[in-house]
Parts: sequence; structure tokens; C-alpha cells
Amino acid sequence: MLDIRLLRENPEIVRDALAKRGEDFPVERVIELDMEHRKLLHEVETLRAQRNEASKRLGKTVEKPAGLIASLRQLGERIDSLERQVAEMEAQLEDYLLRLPNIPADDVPVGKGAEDNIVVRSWGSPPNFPFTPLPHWELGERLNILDFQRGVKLSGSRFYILRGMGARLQRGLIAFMLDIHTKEHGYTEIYPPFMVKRECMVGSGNLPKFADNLYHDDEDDFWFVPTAEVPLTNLHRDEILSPGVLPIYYVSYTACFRREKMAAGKDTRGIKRGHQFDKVELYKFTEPEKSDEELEKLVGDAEDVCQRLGMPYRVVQLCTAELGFAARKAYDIEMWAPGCAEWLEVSSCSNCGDFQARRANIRYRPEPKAKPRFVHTLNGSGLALPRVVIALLENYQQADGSIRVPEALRPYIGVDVITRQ
RNA sequence: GGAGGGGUGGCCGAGCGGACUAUGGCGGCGGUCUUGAAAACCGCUUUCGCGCAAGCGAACGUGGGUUCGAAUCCCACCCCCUCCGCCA
Repeated sequence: MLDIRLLRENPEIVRDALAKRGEDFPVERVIELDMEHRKLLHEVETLRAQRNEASKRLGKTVEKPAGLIASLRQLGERIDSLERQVAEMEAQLEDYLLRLPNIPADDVPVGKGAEDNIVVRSWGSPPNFPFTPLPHWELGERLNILDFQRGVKLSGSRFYILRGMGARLQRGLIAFMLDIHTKEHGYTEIYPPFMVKRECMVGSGNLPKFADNLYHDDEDDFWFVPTAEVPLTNLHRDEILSPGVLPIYYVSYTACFRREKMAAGKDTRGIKRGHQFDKVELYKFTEPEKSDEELEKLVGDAEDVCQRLGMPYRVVQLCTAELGFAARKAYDIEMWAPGCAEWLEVSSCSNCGDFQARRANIRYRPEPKAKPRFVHTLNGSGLALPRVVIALLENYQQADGSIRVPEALRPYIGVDVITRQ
């Protein structure tokens, strides 16, 4: 959520940001509504002050004059009706504000699509195969560690089964990543609920605008998390953090659930895009002045995982049009997958500034007794599991279809090579 | 799921129709005293909105209602505790 004052005082900044993102939004209508709202609020508060004052006097009298009570009743009715109008306007205003995306940072490249993203660095080089590398779906089925048919039997398209060393590989990767981030990068591990209340989805920015990508339980109004970013953001919802506690670093493993309502058939092959996937997520709460440098460090923490796995990757800075709703600046990390010959997004690291902090009301006190300020929040995958599994299978495949396990991962997997069981 | 009890400021806890943003205590901060510290004593200790400001308004789990006026009375819901039932 943006500060309404920004719209009041510098609407051109908001309009400019929307144009850069390529989004439409009724900025004028919101400004108008805000003005009407304040006018009415002022009116109702003046009347309330009158009532409070008269009511206080009435309390002190003994005789309780009927005329005064009658006129106060009338005043009360007027206040009541105005209050309803004010509440209605507030609800409207809030709904608009909740649907307004974050303002891109000044150093975000302006662009219209993925082709305008900028590759900021690359690491490693694609392996040279003396044979034609296979895509992971073929490798996985030959090794009997991926089972697509039975996934569909159980749950339909975009579901799959990991079997034997496939499941072990994913589990090992999760433990491997969690260990790196907790032991070496200073993150505290959190195991959160996978279903959360509606307010949490609003706090993180997923509701009200992106309801159609979320799974929802009607009976109890639970929402399935599309990423651990949602529960992690809300860990400190409605809190004022004490001086000295920032920055806070959290890392969390969760399953993630997404409807992925896109063109049927897009990315359906393999395990690249399922309705359920695992992810290790990094999250930071920082002081506003520190969030830019913390984003760079966050990306570095995610890259570290790629490097230890020896996987070729590149870091891409997202242009304005590609930026997520809540983000003011973001980088993606993409691993090269030689079998399906594409760059796979294994991480997206964003600085959300105070956008989520405003929605979720997360503040901190810079000094004892100082006025609370909104924190900045950052999130990044560290990393998304199925895609790392894809890249690993495809990069480490051998001529006989077996998979070498990267050195660093061996303690977690227990074997040096994955072969057909 | 059933029965009973309860939700008040950072924490404990009083208030049960008007002077209550709210007694008191703890914790925290500042001061007096002291070579220093402790003790004792004194003072300060929520947040948001509107407004240039003075100031005004709002919040006692949440939402409704009664009333000139609600932390206080009524209704619904949520959460916590205890007991029972069920359960990985």
C-alpha cells in the first residue's frame, strides 16, 4: 500500500510509476474520494466534539432537561448517518489503495516486457556433453524417480510424484539450503502454517487483487500459502519492533500452492510449474536506509546455493513492467537447464520497501521513545525446489542416463550417483 | 464438537453507565542523594487520524445494538484457559 499522502501531494509520481509498469489505475478518482472523505470526516468529528461537550455537561446536571436530551438525540442521529457515509468511503478508498502497486525504485530499468530485463552477471558455464542432453522428464522417468501419470491420477494435471531418489534428492536439497542459510548466512529458521487467514494475504499483497491465483478453503476461510513470504510477512503484523532488533532474517521451508490459471498447455511438461511445489524462502525486515544493500546481500545468499551446487546461472534485474506488485526493485536468478534448453527462474528477490509494512502495519522504533516508523521488507527464494531439481538432473546427467550428485550435496543424499532403482 | 471460566496499556491487574486513555503494581527511562552502585524518594512512560497550529476525534478481543452518554448493559462472532469427547 502506498501512503495516501503521496497521492495527495505528488500524484505525478504515482501516475509516472503506473505508466512505467504499464498499468491502468483511476488515480483521479482516488484523489477525489480522499478529499471528500476528509471533508466529511472533519464534519463528523466537529459534531462529535459538540456532542461530547454537551453530554458531559448533561452528566453534571441534576434535572436532566428533556429539551436538551431531545436535541442531543437528533445530533446523534445526524452523526450516525454521517459516520456510515464516512465508513463507506473509507472502505472504497481502502479497496483502491490495496489494488495500487508499489512504485518502482529510481534505478529500475524502464521496460515493457521480459526482453527489457537486464542480465547483470553470470556464473559458471554450461556443461559440454559428448551426447545430446535429455530433458528432466525423460531422465526422471527412465530412472523411475518421477511419475507423471500417477500424479495426474491422484490430483489432475500439474501434479506429479517424486519417487525414491527423486524424493530424496528434493528433501536433501531442502535440508542443504536450510543449513547454509541458518548456519552461514545468519537466518533464523521458521516453520509456519501453510494455511493462513485472509488478513495475512492482504498484508503480503496477494489479496484483494490476486485472489484468482490462490487456493481457498470456504468452510473455515483458510487461504493456502502461494509462498512462505505470506506467513513470514505476517509474523510481525501489527507489531512495533523494539530498538536494535533490526535487521531480522528468516528462512522458511514450505510447500507452495498456486492455481496457475494460464493458457492450458503452457509449461505442463515436467515439473517446472505445478499447483504444489516446495520452496525455501528468505525474508528480511530491515530499516528503510538499509534495504537496498540488504537486497544485494539477499541475492548473494541465494547465489551461494547455486555456486555450491556448481550450477551455471545468471542474475537478471527486472524491468518496471516485470516487477511484482509489491516490489520496488527485484532480481531473478535463472539456472541453465541444458535438457530443456532454457533458463529456469529458481529465485526472485525483491525489495518491497514499506509497501507490505504499511499493509501489515509492521513498524519499529529507531530509538527508545522515538516515533515508530514502517520497516522495509525483502523476500527471495533460496531456492525454489522443483526447478533446482530440473537443473540438477539436466546439468549432471551422464551418457548412461544416471545423475552425478554434486560434491556438496552428497552428505544429504547418501550416494554419489543416482541410478535406476 | 459439548460444558464452564476469561479477553483492559510492554507485562500483571482494578474499574462494571457520566470527572476513564483508563487506579495501582512490575518493568523501562530521567532526576535527587552517593566517590560509584544499591536502597529510598520525585517525575516521565500507547497508538492512529484530521489540522499550519491551538486543538479536536478515535481505539478497553471484533462487529452490531441500547443510551443524551458504553471499558461498563444487550446480541453475535473470534481467540485463550479448564474439563469431557475425538485424533497424527
